[in-house]
Amino acid sequence: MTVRLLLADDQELVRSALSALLELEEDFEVVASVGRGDEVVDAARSHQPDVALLDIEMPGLDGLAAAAVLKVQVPACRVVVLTTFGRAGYLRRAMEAGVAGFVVKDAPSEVLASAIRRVMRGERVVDPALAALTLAAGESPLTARERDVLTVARSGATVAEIATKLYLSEGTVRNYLSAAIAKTSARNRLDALRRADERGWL
Amino acid sequence: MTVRLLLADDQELVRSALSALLELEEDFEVVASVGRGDEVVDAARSHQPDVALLDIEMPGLDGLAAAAVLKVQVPACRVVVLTTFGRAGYLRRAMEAGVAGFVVKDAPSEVLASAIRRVMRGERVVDPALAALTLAAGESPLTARERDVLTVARSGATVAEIATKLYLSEGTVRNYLSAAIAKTSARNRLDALRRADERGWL
DNA sequence: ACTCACCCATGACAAATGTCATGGGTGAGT
DNA sequence: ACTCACCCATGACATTTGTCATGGGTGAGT
Repeated sequence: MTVRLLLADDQELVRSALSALLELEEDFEVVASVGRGDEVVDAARSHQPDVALLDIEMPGLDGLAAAAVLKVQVPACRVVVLTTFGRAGYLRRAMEAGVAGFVVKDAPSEVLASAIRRVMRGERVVDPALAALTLAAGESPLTARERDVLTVARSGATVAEIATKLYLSEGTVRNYLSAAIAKTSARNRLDALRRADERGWL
Repeated sequence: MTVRLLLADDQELVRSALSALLELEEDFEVVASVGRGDEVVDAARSHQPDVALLDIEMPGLDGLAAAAVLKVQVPACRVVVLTTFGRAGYLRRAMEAGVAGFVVKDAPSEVLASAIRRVMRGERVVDPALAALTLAAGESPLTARERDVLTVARSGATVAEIATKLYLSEGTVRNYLSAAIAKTSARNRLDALRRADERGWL
């Protein structure tokens, strides 16, 4: 009995390469392949894959958001998230989205294949190194607003601009930024951004 | 007559996937595959590939630096750089490093295959969209020192820290930062960093 | 010789940023 | 009811950052 797969990755070349790799296994069959997050659900509905392999960084809809929608719309399809190593925060979000497997692109191909098979058997699969990293980063100490302010600041905006965009007073924005800097034990707005980003707190 | 290929990409999964993809073509043969830039030259020397397919982001040695070394040490081996779209500055550096082809990972697989074949015939191959982007970004207006200061600033350092690290006075650092901000027409240190990075000026 | 771009530096000033104390409002949990 | 965490805001303050004028030194090119 062959596993029907759906591939989603924004990089065309990576997508077709993965497809070629997975087709080498006799029990895998790639039945659909999309390049945007918002095409995932449609494709899953029409091709009824057993497992969807989703990259996180995608245009249209985030891979994790796509996973959440898929969970509801096509519950029979299990999700394996496939992404670049390092982004610690993703794992937590992925688990909340009901993802069954989490494989990093650094892993050798056998890991991916076995992850898919294990997910098919109903197991949950997570790269242990990544799990450790996530545990180490811990949960975000930032409040929703602090996160908002930081993410707007990321584009290089001044306090005044952030205030306008979020309908806040400048003082409030400064307070949130100050809190975020303190919580990340950073020296700077920039430093805070870097540190928060590293730990997946954004 | 088959083309002997060397693959270099830090992501194991991408590497083996690409390998699977390229092996589908009868005239291609992957003779070596490495995950670090500093392993490229050794591998090229022992396996004598016709074409080396290099990712840019790699530990040990940058893909472009590896290309430059390869050019000298194993001149018979032509280089095709394969990287993520968007980083405009890379193309210029790649051309200076004597790279024969430049393919983005967004491209469909036929583009990669044809690029490899054309490079084998002695042609130079560059994605036209990428070339346009690079032209649009233009050459960096930043002086060496301004670049230095910016790159140190990227880690979230304060002016004082940058000054210490580069053995400059604080005032000088501020001057360079100010110049960089002006030249990128940014509002901020952060903004300047973002803009310069986007255009490959770092 | 002269120009020009870049290197480095100072000092002074304006503007933005970061910190702190303080206080009022809301909703969730005990 | 009470606490607690979070929301939002103000005002005052110290510090940092960004800007500008100015000037000296170097090396490459004309």
